[in-house]
Amino acid sequence: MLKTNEVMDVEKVAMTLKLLGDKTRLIMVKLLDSHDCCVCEFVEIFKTSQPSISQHLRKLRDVGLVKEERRGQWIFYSLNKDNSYYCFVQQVLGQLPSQDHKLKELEEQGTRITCC
Amino acid sequence: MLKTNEVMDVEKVAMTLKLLGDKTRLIMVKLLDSHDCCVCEFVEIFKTSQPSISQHLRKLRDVGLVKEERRGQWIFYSLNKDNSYYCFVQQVLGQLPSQDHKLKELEEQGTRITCC
DNA sequence: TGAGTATATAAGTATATTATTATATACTTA
DNA sequence: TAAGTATATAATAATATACTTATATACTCA
Repeated sequence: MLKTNEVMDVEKVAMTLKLLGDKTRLIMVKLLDSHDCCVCEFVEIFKTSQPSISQHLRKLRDVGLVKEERRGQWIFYSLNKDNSYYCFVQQVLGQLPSQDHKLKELEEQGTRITCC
Repeated sequence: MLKTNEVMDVEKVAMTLKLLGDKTRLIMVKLLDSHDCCVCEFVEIFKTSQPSISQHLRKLRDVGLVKEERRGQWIFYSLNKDNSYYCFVQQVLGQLPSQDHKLKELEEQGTRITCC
């Protein structure tokens, strides 16, 4: 894993920023920075279709920013700490306000998944 | 100007990241972080058309990330330090390797503009 | 003032991105 | 094993983006 200040490939940084440059994905990644989440939680949070969420997650997964893990019926996503640009992403996310209130809302609604 | 850790609008952060998520613009902004540059220098550096460069600069200008200043025949661009997201952008750029070698090449070629 | 240089903008085209709809896969549980 | 739930993928349509070509504007200097 690259440490901050080690040499980074500008092209890959641009690609990472482009991925984060979408409101839905940015909030997703920010949420994942503090909690693993499953697909249906994102569907609920973003009030959008399940395929749309899956496609965003796929993009993040394709570049190795997130990883998936099945837990029973659900597939949970988490940040991939082994990714070369994990530290870089952390620095960016660190400047963003927490989005955890969105998860709180799910808990209040009773739609937060806490299996396993 | 927002300090890092003050509340930022996620939507605007996403928009900023999207703008930086283009290799040409990312390098432009990184270069501007250390030196003002004029349009024709960018044209030379990126080996692309002048309108293409102008259009990238316009996008950056439209959100207030950069500002322009005429100096004689040339228009010089610089980072807009008054922008609310200047600090945020600084943090991102700080993690990128310097791109100043591109300006060095111009100097060696004799195509660096140093008017005024 | 006219020619040359620097830059911006408009229009058109090619490509990329995002969301939707339809469908397939995989797991759970009665 | 059948029905229900969760997720992924494929195909398509709508929209956004980036580059090119053509043209307009503004400055400089002979």
